[in-house]
Formats: sequence, C-alpha cells, structure tokens
Amino acid sequence: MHSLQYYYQGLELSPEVQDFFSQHQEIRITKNTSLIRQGEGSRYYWIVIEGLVRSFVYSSEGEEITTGFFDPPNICLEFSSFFLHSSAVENLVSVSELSVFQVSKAIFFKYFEQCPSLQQWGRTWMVNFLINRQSYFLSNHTDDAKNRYQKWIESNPHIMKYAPLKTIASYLGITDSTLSRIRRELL
Amino acid sequence: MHSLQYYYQGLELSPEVQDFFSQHQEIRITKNTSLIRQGEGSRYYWIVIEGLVRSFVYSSEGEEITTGFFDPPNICLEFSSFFLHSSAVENLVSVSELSVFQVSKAIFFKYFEQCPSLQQWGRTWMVNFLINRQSYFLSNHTDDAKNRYQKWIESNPHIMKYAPLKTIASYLGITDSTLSRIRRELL
DNA sequence: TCTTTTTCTTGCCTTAGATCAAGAAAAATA
DNA sequence: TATTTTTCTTGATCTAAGGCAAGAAAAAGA
Repeated sequence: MHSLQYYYQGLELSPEVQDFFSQHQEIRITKNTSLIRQGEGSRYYWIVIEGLVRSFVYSSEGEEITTGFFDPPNICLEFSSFFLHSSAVENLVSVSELSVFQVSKAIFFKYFEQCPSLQQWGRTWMVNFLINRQSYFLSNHTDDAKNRYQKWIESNPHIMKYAPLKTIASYLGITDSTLSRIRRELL
Repeated sequence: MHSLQYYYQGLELSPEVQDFFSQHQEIRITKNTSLIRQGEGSRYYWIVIEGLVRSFVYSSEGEEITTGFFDPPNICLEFSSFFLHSSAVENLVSVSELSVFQVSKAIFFKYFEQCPSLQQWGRTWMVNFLINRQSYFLSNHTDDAKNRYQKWIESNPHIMKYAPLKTIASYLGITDSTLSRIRRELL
C-alpha cells in the first residue's frame, strides 16, 4: 500500500537511494510515545502515514505548550537538532497510535550530499515548512482567540478528534477553559 | 571597505559568480522607502550594511503589524515571494537610511542552480532564519509582555534607537502604551 | 530659530482571557 | 461491567493589557 518510494515519487533518485528507501517498512508507534525529548540529538525523521504527532516545549511553570502538529502525509522532525546537529529545543510525542516510516538521519544526509534532486526537494520542503509556521505565528499575533480558533479548525478539523482540548488550547495560546467557552459560543 | 565578495567569503565560487558579485556597489536608500509591498513579486534581495529594515503586515483594522527586523550584516528579503516565486505576503520598508547591496533575484538563482557551494550556504542561511523566527514566535507564545520585551531588548538593543515605540510594540504583540509602561517599570 | 508634526507618557476605564474550583462527561483500565 | 482517571464544561472572580484621550517631549521642516 504505502511505501517510501511512493512518498518520494517524481524525484530522480539513484538506485542506491531507491534501495535505501525501499528497505523501510511502516512501523507502528503507540500513543504517548516520545519520539525525541529536548536536549537530545536527532537520530531520525518520520513520515507520518497515520495518526498524529505534536511538538511541545515546557513553559517556565513546567506546563506543556504545544507548538505544532504533524499529520499525514507530513514529515515530522525536530528542526533545530535535525539541521544544526545540535540538541533538541522541542519535544515530539505521539498523540495517537501512529503508523510511520522511520528514516535514519545519518544515512539520509549521506545520500542527501550526493543527490541534487533530493536537495531540491529538501529546499522546497523547508520553504513550505517555514511559510506554514509563519502563517501560524502571524495568526497568533494578529487575531483574537476566537478568530484564531475558527481559522485553525477550518484547515485542521481532524486534529480535534485526536488531540485533547488542553493541547489544542495551548497551541492557540489560550487556556482550555477559554477554548471550551469559545466552542460553546460557536454552536 | 565592504564588498559582496567579503560577505560571501569562504565559499568556493566560480569566476563568473565572483564577477557577478564584484559588480555590486553599496547603494543608499532613504528612510521610509518601500522595498517590496504585499502582492508584488520579488526582484531583489538585499544585504544590509548599515541601517534597519522592517517587515510588516496589515491587521484587519488596517494597522501595520511589524513582523521582523533586518539589521547588518543580514540578508533582507520577503520570504514567500522570494522562494515560492509568488506574490509577497509581507511588506518591507526602511526604518532608517540604509546602505545595502541590492542583488537581482533572477541572476542569483541562475548562479544558484549551478553552484553547490552557494546552495550549501543557502541551506545554512535558511535553517538559521527559520530557527530565529521560531524562537521569536515561541517567545510570543510563552512569555508575557514584560519578559518578551526584556528578552528581546537584550539581544537587540540597537533597534530601539532606530525604530519608534509603536513599531517595536507591534512586533512584540502589544500596544505602544503598554510598552511605554513596561519600560517605566524597568527603570 | 520657530513651528508643525510625530512620538512618547500617563491617567482612567474597559475587556479578553486567566485562574480556581467543582461537577459532568467521557475514556481508559481492571 | 464497574471503577478509576482523564477530559470537558461552567460559574465566579481576577488581572494583564487594550482603548481613549490629553499633555509632554522630541524630531522634522520651514
């Protein structure tokens, strides 16, 4: 059904790289499993086939603040540690049971060096990633809580089904009480 | 004194590319000049040698909301239009008189295609750009107004001297009154 | 320099959203 | 199924920050 080659279709990949990708099997990861914790180094990236991953940081009061969601068919990784080869700023954790491809960062980068087509693809991915983050941030900056929620739910209706209110609320920069009240208003 | 080659030093550039860069002279741009407006396409990027540029969007009430600053020796560009070759989401305007190198996007990309060293450099730039944006966004998400200001002023003391309060306030997601009060408290 | 315009401060009042707490509902687990 | 745990809703306050307005200060222009 799914395969990594399918995900990278359209790219001119060397036989080696195709080989590497074809070795991957979908693996399942249980709910609430940590993929990476802040302070750790990246060893993998994941392609989410089923389920939902979220990223979060801890506030000064020790509360989890959700900073992003990764749903199918997206790539999931911790940006800082992955690209700067440093330690992670954010935590990644499964919100539901997952089905993913887990790809070794080290091996990926080895092929990446040699493969212009992969580099091109990576550039596009990064541009889009940044633009998405940017528009999320802008919305938090510009709109009030209600509008933020409405905008967000429109493009991410399914995430509501996986993630508890508190998680979504912190992603939108509000408390769960406030989000609950907003939802009531919108009925 | 300054030259574009200096900026790109350490990169293995073909004679052609070096030539292209060496043709550039620092140019001056007066205060409050628009470099790009939302809806337009990108034609240039700039390397800021002196002065300050800011990016902003309009709120639903038509107010300018500052979304970023570009100070020396940084590259200044409108991300969406530059990399997606689409129309600009943000506006760029000089906060003070500027001294910049203005580089043609079209010509830059032509060389970019052919120059792995430039691509490598671009990747690093983009990673850092994203990480900076991310940490700005995180701070807006996590900290209260006062902490946001304190953190920011620490790493950007000089920007205060160029940009009016209102501009900085909107960047921090607060009003100028509030920022004024915060400053008083911190004396 | 004098005048006009913009920026900054500050007081007073309002408001969006936070906090706390308790019960209802739903989900997980035995 | 029964029990425990987590999530969601809702009411009653509380507070950080906003809105408005007016005067002070500073900057830009004449």
